[in-house]
Amino acid sequence: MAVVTSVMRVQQIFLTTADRTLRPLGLTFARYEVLMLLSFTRRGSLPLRTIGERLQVQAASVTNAVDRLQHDGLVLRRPHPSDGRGVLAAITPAGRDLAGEATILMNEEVFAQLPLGTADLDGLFATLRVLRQAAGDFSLPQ
Amino acid sequence: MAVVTSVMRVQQIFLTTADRTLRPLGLTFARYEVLMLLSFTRRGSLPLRTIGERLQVQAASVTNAVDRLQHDGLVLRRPHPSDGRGVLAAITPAGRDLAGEATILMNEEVFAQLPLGTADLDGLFATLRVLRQAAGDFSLPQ
DNA sequence: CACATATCAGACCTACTGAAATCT
DNA sequence: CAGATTTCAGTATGTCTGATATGT
Repeated sequence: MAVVTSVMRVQQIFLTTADRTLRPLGLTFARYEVLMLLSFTRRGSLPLRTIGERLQVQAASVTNAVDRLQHDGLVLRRPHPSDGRGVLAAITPAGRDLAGEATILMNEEVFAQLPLGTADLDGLFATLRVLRQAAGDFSLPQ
Repeated sequence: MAVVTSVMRVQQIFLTTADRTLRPLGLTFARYEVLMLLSFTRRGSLPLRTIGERLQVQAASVTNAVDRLQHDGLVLRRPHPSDGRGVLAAITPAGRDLAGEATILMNEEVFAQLPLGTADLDGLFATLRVLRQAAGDFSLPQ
């Protein structure tokens, strides 16, 4: 139980600092994640369904996040080239610029502030990876 | 960055299973935490302000959680004995019963399902503890 | 008077559900 | 027709801010 509540508390800490860091850019952590996910893909676009799978959120939440990103000119919706049901979210140049700015800020204010050495960070990541895999989260990096 | 997103994802997994487990009892994880915090204290009561400190949430969130718990007869509000500004939340017998039921369920469906050995759990807790302390979370068990 | 505690209102974000529309 | 994808509406939760009332 202590482990579960610890994860909850640390997430609270991360989310609070991340949202505070991203607020001046008009982003939330959820939308930052969508932007980063798109910027990492070869084409800069993904079907909404895939975004939901990778970030483990509901389809309705993806619709909402993409709505806001599109409203701010950071992504565009495009028809799926081969599946008439699908919709692609494609990152725009403005989206790439903002994602870059956001990552610089996040590095400075969040990632670089972690009071852990490389070994601890690696160990933490490895242990959390086991939990993610057991829960069917297949969007694991590496 | 991978560590931060991993913590976020694992918290999502925990919160989803915890809320699903607690739903039949009419609880959310946030309210379960308040109930457990009260049940662990000697007197079964704490000032709202202390609850906010321990769980690292805003005063307004505590007011909200206690409102709902009180509506369901799980806690009572009482005047603070020595500080006229303060309000105590006190757990009721019904609250203790429900907290007990909830903990049995949580043990079965959440805590016992963690696919990690004791050593990994201890290591994870210790590492997260460093992060919590650095963020000024002084409600650490032990 | 400055400060602490609690409440309240309003805005915002995300989750979840079920229903509808479109397409395979 | 069954199933997949997306959207939408409605409900619920929790967060944050700022304002307010009360008490130290």
